Amino acid sequence: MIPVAEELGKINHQLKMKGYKLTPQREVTVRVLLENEKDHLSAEDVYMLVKQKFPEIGLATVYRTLEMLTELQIVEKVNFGDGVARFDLRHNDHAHMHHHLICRDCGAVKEIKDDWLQSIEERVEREFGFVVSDHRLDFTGVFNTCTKTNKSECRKKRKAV
Amino acid sequence: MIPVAEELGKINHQLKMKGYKLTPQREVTVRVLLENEKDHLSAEDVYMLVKQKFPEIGLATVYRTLEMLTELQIVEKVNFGDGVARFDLRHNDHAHMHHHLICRDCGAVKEIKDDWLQSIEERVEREFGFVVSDHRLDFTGVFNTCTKTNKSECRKKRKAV
DNA sequence: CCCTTAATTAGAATGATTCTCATTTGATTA
DNA sequence: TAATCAAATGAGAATCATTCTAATTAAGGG
Repeated sequence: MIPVAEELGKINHQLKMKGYKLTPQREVTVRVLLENEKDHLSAEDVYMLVKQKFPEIGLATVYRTLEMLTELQIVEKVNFGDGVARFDLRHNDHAHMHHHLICRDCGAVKEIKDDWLQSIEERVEREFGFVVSDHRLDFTGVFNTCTKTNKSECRKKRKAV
Repeated sequence: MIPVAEELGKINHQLKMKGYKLTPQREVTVRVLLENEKDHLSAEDVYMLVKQKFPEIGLATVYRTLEMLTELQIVEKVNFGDGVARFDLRHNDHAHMHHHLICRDCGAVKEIKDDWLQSIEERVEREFGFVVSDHRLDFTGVFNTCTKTNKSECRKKRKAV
């Protein structure tokens, strides 16, 4: 949707502001994230995709890059309780405004871009003296249309965490 | 608040229904959870507390017990993104109705018992054909009163997951 | 009291993530 | 351009929570 080059320029600028460099490894990593905005990629997913474009890269570098991007709020680290962290680019215009529907049967994760929590956040601030900077809202349940083999969005189930 | 013996009886009954036995190890584990309802204990926390009452118990047993209790919906497994799963007893009357305020500065976690999401869940069902069986709502931000040394609720910060 | 099955224990194994350290890169200054 | 120095990288070791394994034990039904 948004031209990759333009996004890259913005991100490059953000890194520079904080004294980081946009090295080739980092650029490839960001590109992969830009090209896979729909998915919630794990670090390992990102690593494998990055490796196709930049075979010499090390796993640790990918982790370090994702960590840095998380710190700079360029990506968001989410955790669906399956033992792996997942990373999503965080567009300013959508920041703070997406929730998840997680299907108990097939594991599909649907993302909803909408902010339903404005009024609740105001209430939290009023009643608890808590200034909200971010939130997370996930629903677990079942899709009416779930076929239990919903391969399209399905991800293998794991036990951990 | 609620007599421990009574709660234990209820839980014992729930286990029996599903063909599980309330072994001494399991009973001690449940007792620890009952006596520490305020905290969000990690498996390791539970293990250390249980060990005081039942020193021969093994870590794996605690993990298995917590897993079983989670399956039976007697406890809820939550994850604050610090790399460890935490476990809370789930009272029927409060089930489905607590959210968290997580302080970015001191790490304190405040629990809110209230259900603010009723209307949102109805909307999800209507608009997305998704039947909600559980939800999770956490806010990250800062307490106005945060002293950054809020030891009372503070938990050591970790990096992972 | 025996038998079958579930439950337990200790320790090994796993898997994601982080750390270490030797090496490389890149910008900056001489 | 060469020298310099901090930041960044790569490979693999280390860590840590969690799960698995195999051998042992306990408990309820006949």
